[in-house]
Amino acid sequence: MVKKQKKTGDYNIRVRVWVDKKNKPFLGLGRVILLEKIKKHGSINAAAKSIKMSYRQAWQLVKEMNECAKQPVIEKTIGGANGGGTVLTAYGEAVIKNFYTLQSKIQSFIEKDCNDFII
Amino acid sequence: MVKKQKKTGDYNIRVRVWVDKKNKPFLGLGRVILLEKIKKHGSINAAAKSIKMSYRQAWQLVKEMNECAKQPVIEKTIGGANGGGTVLTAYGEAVIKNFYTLQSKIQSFIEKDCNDFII
DNA sequence: ATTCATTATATAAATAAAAGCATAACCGAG
DNA sequence: CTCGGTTATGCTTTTATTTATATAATGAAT
Repeated sequence: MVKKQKKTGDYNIRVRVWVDKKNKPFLGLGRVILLEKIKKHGSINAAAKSIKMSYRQAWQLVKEMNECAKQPVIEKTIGGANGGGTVLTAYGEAVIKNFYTLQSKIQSFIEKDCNDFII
Repeated sequence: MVKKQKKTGDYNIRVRVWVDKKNKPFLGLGRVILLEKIKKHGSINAAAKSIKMSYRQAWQLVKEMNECAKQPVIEKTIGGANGGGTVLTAYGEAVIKNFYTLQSKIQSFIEKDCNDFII
């Protein structure tokens, strides 16, 4: 959940990034990983299990994400052959990519320009 | 405890910074504020009350900080005229300053170079 | 010597957060 | 039309975190 940064002497800088929409949490590393697992497993249920998260929490997180996003990040179907499932939308895919880009940018900056934290 | 960042469309980027020593948390915004309150009030007790934190937690935090720091960030005295107290060292003062400098640097970078988070 | 407000610390209580459970609706396949 | 596995959601239980309480030690001032 938390990325390590370049060492500065004996210390190392750690940073955590979120994207909010109107003060409501939209994206964080945990949520992004959940989206990735949904893509991989095809259901909220299986995704939650794969990261030892309760289904309820996973379901609430995707609900919040969908509420914040301009377009749905996932699409769900209830019932049917395998009971239903959830797939990541192309928009959701873009969201993941952009989040990682943002995070990498910040991390790179810290590694490059914040190694003068000597105390 | 959490700093707001420049808006990028309807979204805003939020970041939280910590400094660790050998994977142990050393500094975060909460701890820095606690140090500032200790400086202001002259005791862990009064500092904790001023930010509605339990004395126990405040005491543990300064203990951890002192354990991580190369030099003590505070100096305590037990007993005496007013029962004792705690003062911030010059080193602790430098620690506060450096933390804020680090945080500002990261925030400025985000405001300047991360406003392309459009999704 | 007594007092007083502090540090120091263990233990208990209270709060908050997460997980678990139960139940209903859904719908393609057999 | 029943079955299976999923989403959806309220309610309960458990777990984790934080705070509160209690007690001891300290030492300058009275």
